[in-house]
Amino acid sequence: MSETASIEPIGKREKTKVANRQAILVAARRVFAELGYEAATVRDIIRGTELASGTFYNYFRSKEEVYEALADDGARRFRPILRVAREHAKSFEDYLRSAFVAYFRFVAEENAEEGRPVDERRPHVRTDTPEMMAVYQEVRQSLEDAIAHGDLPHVDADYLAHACIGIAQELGPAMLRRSPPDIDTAAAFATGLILKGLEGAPRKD
Amino acid sequence: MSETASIEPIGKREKTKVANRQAILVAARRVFAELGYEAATVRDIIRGTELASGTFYNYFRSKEEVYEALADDGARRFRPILRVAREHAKSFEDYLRSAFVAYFRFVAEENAEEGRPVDERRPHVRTDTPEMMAVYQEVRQSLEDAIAHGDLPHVDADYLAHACIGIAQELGPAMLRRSPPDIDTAAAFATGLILKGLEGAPRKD
DNA sequence: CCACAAAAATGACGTGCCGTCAATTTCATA
DNA sequence: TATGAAATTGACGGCACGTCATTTTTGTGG
Repeated sequence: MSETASIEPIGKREKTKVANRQAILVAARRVFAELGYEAATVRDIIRGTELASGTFYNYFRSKEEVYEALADDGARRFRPILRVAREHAKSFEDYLRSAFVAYFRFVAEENAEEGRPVDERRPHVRTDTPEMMAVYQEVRQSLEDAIAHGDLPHVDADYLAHACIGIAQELGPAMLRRSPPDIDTAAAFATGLILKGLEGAPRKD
Repeated sequence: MSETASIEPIGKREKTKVANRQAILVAARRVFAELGYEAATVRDIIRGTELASGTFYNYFRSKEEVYEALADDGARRFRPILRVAREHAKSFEDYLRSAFVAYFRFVAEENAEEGRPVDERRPHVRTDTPEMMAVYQEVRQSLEDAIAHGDLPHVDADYLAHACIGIAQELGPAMLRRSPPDIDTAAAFATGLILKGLEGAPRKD
């Protein structure tokens, strides 16, 4: 009886490698939440595991790289959510609202874990990691499709994608500050802004 | 014949203090632009001045604090621009467009100085400094006034202010990537999005 | 002009983190 | 079990930080 249904026999070698990497990420997430990105040291992170300091550098080149991996992790978990929203949507408006809801819910969940210090000391948001870029590309693709299908007027998809992301990024924290955070209201606000807003946007080309 | 028309006699004491502080800020701006925020060290900064390492700490407590001072500096220079736009505006739409134009122009100018590396290696944007918060407050106040005067439907001013800022922050870099950067188009895009977008936004309360 | 006190500048120093690396342990394979 | 590859270990050199006793500069009163 194999341990997993996977066809990979996976030796102990590989298993500890992914386990170690995961352990570092878990510890890093906690340390960043507790101390903030700036104050956290690689030693703080490695102390939260059973590993020796040198081992850290077998997995990541720097604190920065761990942080990017965490951010990428978030983006990577978010992308399938975005895709499902896209596939299930009955209309473009439906998709847009679902996407915002999914994002805000995601943000709320991310910030709910790891004890109380919900916001403040939140590490800087980086938007230039590979996975983040992929999210941007996906959003942009959706918008271009919508334009091609006539669901949207023919506006600048690049600007629009950035506007969507900007709105999401700023509205997320603003929503979290409310008590209780109201995901649906924030999403409706954003959706309305985008959908109706396009009517006033200048045409591209 | 006094050196300045100021009524302050200002001794040499105070004069070197502001000069030193300024020298540190100037050096810091250059060093951050050259090395990036992370890689830059306090010593790199102080080396760009005629001062000794210990002197740095008479003026700032850390690299972080210098960076905040620089960011604050930017925000502080931007606020009067915003106010002028507000006072000269003939309508709310006019104000909004002027504000976006002013912001994008500001971003373009900021990134044009200090040699070539226009973007990339740009230090993290912090939005939690006092002056940044003041900008947010000012934007929000303008929006609330517009709502009170009936220029805008009665929507959530907090969300709207954040949406404006989010759009500005994301569209700025996106605009810079274009060649040539087109401030007016980007501003028109943002303005249209906000103005028309409000019609679809949910009412607050 | 000088003496003296307050303020500021200096740079050497203790501390702690970083990233490396030779030595060691663990694992896969025959 | 023997053997080599792969991964782990922790000590070490180097560097940046922030402090502080000392020195220099500035303002003031005699």
